Amino acid sequence: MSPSPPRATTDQRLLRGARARWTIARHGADVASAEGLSGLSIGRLATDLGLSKSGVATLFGTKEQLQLAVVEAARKAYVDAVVRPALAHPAGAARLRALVDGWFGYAEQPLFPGGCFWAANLPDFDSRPGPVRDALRAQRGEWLTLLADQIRRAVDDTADDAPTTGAAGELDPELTAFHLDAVFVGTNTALRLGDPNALPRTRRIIENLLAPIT
Amino acid sequence: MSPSPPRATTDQRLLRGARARWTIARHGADVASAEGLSGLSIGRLATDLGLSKSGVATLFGTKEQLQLAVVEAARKAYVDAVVRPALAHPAGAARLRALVDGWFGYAEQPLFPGGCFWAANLPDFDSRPGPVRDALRAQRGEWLTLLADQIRRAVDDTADDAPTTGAAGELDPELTAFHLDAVFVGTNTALRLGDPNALPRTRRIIENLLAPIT
DNA sequence: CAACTAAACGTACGACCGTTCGTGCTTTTG
DNA sequence: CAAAAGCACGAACGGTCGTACGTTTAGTTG
Repeated sequence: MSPSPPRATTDQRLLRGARARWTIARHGADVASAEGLSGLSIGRLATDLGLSKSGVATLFGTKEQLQLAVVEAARKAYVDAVVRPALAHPAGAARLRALVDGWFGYAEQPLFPGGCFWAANLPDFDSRPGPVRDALRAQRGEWLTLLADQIRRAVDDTADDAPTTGAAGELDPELTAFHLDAVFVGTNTALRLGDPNALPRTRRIIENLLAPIT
Repeated sequence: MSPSPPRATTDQRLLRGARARWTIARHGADVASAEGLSGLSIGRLATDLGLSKSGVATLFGTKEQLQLAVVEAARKAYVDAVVRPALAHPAGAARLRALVDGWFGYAEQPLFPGGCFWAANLPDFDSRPGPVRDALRAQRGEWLTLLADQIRRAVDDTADDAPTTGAAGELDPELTAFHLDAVFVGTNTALRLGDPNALPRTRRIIENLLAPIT
């Protein structure tokens, strides 16, 4: 009676297609980090990967669907590189610290050659209504929620230790998550522009910002 | 003996050209704030303004020179709207406060329809070496220097009032200017994405950030 | 007045864009 | 084994891009 769960298909045609789509989308994320999602072109991706333009076009159908696939590929890559390792640490201050450290690694040894994918593409699409903007906004929301959850947990833990005197209560989780992310994005821009002080400067800012809960 | 200073020409042909270049570049800044400098097209600007494509092309010669003119037009508009009014206040905390207030006005009642011109275009060009990137980077540097100078002055003034006990000495001017700008840019993104809490949230952050010198 | 300059235009060029169509080829399905 | 499905391709389409050339018109300069 129960409908079979969405099983992983063994159809080698579909597997081949999925593999190709992933390769193309992942490379598209690299390109888009440097030149923007709107600057992406099907022909460019095809020649980069030694494929035919029409082959790439058929796999995605539409440029917008290609862009959506690229956005999703970027998300997966970021989760693998930064988020998943941090989930090994206990929720709260420790996981938050792991996320921050992970982000520094992400910025120092760029996962995408053009730097942060979202710092590059949110400004590109934040004034263009449509599915791509919606997807990017949703991903940003997930990231901010992830940060805010860890901050909230860390604040609660700190309050337990010193119920009445802690300054941690001053930290609004949602506000601090936004604040943290803004500093990250600004750091990415400074790095892109060749500012050698970008990383140590940001370390100081963030240490100060999170001092009440660490 | 002294070479005549660069007099303002009265040649009406040149005046006409300069006027046309300004009109086009200023409109280009509006377009670029929403769709990016790289998305700008000569034909688009021409039809927007009821001109011929070749006319626009001849006035600027090259797309890159058009982009540089647009960047300069954006700068002038921003100086008129935000910087110059603040210069009426005395250097230091007062001028800094005026700059912050001016920026809130700039964000609340957008000078450019796509939001902050630099928040939109620095990420677009920060990975593309060339004159346009250089110009944008230089403008960002001027802005950060302007902020840092006011912070430094405010810190010095505060230190005079309470030579030994002030917490204002903790504020590194350069670092705080970067910090302030990062929050501005993050706020612009949040506004663009329709976050209704963006402005009050940022007001809280900045009040807190500048508390030691106000 | 004649020579010159700059703005503005129409036209045309080659390059690239996204998309569509028709065609092989491999793999799965009935 | 035949039919269907999905990937990959070459070719071609209409459209836009940046740029270049030649011409006309308005304004300046000798």
